Amino acid sequence: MTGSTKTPRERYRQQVREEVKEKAWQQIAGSGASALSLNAIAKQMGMSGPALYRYFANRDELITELIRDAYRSLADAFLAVAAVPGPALTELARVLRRWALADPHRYFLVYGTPVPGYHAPQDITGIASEMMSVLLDACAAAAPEPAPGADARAFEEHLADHRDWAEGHPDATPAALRLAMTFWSRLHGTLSLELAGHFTGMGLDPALLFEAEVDTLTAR
Amino acid sequence: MTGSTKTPRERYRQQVREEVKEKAWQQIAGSGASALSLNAIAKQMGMSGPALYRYFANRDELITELIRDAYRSLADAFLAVAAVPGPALTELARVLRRWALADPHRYFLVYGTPVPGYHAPQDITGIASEMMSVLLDACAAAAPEPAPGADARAFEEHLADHRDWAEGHPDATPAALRLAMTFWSRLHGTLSLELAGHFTGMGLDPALLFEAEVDTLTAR
DNA sequence: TGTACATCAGTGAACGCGCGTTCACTGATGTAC
DNA sequence: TGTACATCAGTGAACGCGCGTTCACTGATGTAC
Repeated sequence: MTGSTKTPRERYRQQVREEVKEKAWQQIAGSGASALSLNAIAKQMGMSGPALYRYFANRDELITELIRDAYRSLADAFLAVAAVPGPALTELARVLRRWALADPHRYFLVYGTPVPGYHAPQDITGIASEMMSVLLDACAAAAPEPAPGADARAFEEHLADHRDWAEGHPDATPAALRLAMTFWSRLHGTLSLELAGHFTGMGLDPALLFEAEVDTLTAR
Repeated sequence: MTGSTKTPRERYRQQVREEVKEKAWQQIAGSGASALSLNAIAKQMGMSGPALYRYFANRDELITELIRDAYRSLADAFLAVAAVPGPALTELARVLRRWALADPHRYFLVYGTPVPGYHAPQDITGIASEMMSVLLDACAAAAPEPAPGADARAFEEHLADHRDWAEGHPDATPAALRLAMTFWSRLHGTLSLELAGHFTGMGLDPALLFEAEVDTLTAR
């Protein structure tokens, strides 16, 4: 916090940028990310459309910023869990679910239908690997046994040879690598079905499915 | 096939409708479902925009039709599996993955980010429960054991009391109900992450993760 | 087989709309002497 | 403390665009006698 003395103008700029993003999220909540309109945001803020170009180069830059913030908020929540000692895997699962339910549109911006032609800038994939790193630590600490099934074992062997994504974790066992991927994949399975509304009308509680899945991941 | 003698005009109408949908899919593949434009489709077919209103009441009706066709194609693939005797669960998994990979945009139209404000007409949810019914039969045939973990067991008990979605299957055991939900949720977890590109750049083969998950579901 | 009429596919003009983005500008805020 | 200048937020007009949708119409195809 030393070199970050902000002039009033810089402070103001940042304030307006935040307000723009806030209105952008509201708009996404109402009509989806693809309908996001700079002009509509400006009008909602009582400004003229072109004024926003003082704060964002164009529409794409705004969307990228929203995606970056979304990743960042989840990564920060994960890092906060990692900062506390003790068994972390269950806690990571809860944090993930809480984050997803807190703002489904934010969830879908990150894990939903990809925007055709959009490629996330590299710093965003960096944030994603921060999360993976936290998850891998928790999986390694859980010291999982090798999987029983033949195909599951084959996957572990595959992971032992393909660990690019686990760069900072050369000591993670194949079983730990598999646990991380399974954790990620299973929990996103229940969450994406739940948030997309595929359980509504079925008369069951998605929270219990989620807990059950966490159970199978952390058991033993 | 008795009363369905088609006049040439009816045949032609249906042909054009099919071509419109075909171009619609191409357009979705290129720029996403929300960018789907009747005018652009018409132009691509060498027709004027208003001409399409002979075939679809409006844009929404076209999209609904696409979604219905998507559901129908998956349900038909499931029913084809059910028509063959023998253990079906692994085969259903393979069919699901093949269907998803065959056209990722079709997958996302059904299981991706929901369109805000859009509600599927009732006949579509009917198709969805056709699939669930096939899945439940396969799960019942697998005769799964009750789950080991406490939360997993709690979920089974919950399902025993909340079986609205399993209406036609009053004899399905709680373990079978749980297997169906787990199957559905886990496989969609790997598929949605894979198709959204979250595994690209990680250097692992999503097919092996999928097989491993199928393994854990059908084992024992 | 031929004529009269009804049906229906497709056109082109038009409406109103909102979009992203540029540009030249006004007026307020901050900076330098 | 006061003046001269530079910076920068925001405006309003304008550009070109494509959208969904309606409407009155032409011309081809099918139907009835």
